[in-house]
Amino acid sequence: MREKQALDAFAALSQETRLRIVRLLVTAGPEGMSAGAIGEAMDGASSSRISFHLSHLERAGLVVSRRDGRSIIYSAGLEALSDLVEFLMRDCCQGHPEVCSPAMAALSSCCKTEKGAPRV
Amino acid sequence: MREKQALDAFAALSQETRLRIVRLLVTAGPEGMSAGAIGEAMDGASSSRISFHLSHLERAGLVVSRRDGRSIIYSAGLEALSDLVEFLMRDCCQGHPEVCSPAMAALSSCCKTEKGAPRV
DNA sequence: TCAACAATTCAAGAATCATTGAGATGATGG
DNA sequence: CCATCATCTCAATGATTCTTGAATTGTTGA
Repeated sequence: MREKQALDAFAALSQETRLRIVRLLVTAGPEGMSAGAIGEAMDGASSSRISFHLSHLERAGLVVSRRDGRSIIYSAGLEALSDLVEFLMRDCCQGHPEVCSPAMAALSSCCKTEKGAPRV
Repeated sequence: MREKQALDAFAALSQETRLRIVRLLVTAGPEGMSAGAIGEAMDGASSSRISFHLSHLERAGLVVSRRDGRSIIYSAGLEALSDLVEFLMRDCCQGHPEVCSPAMAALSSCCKTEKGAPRV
């Protein structure tokens, strides 16, 4: 991941509404949610406000969209999120064990296959 | 890691100069670098400009400082970086294999805990 | 076709952030 | 004590970002 992409992703995630949207869409899974439903979940934020934040997130690749009838459905851009994690661990922190080991240990309980080894 | 901390960390890392400072300090290791040396490395940025960004980073925990004579020495806040990686993988992405597995796979080559030094 | 709906786009204003330059603070050596 | 060095703090300015409300685009069902 290039530095510019990482900067865009960090900027996108540094805004409370946008971070909440990403977390909501990760929860929603591949089916995603319509812009209207997302706005509803964000304390009934105005449509233009939600649209502003969604386009910001989409520019950074953190969400992806598709049209379904009148609605536009957004879902989490898992690849960009994965790229960002990788950037943080490898490019930014150079794989320092102090950074990566605790994170990987914390994840071993929620991101693994049957046998306990992280699936690769 | 609470959401507020994560927002602060994302905001801190979303600025080019600050991201470059963090990467520089990760490279510098535990000895760290003086504010002056950091400014020198940032295309000779002014002292007040560097001070502004360093204090922003320190507020987010991404760098830590200590005084050494006339100089103030900054080094990377690895714990905050680790917390941020963990937040991204667990709280934000809920340990989704699509996010975590590629990142962990990419890291398996550079984040060993035993004999070899971490390879980058 | 047309009314209604879902979402986007646009312009204006408020709020926040980054840079600059001047001045203040704190440490050191003579 | 004083001159100097390293850094920080402050106020002003310019730049960017966020929110709001109105107007616009695109889609559907009657």
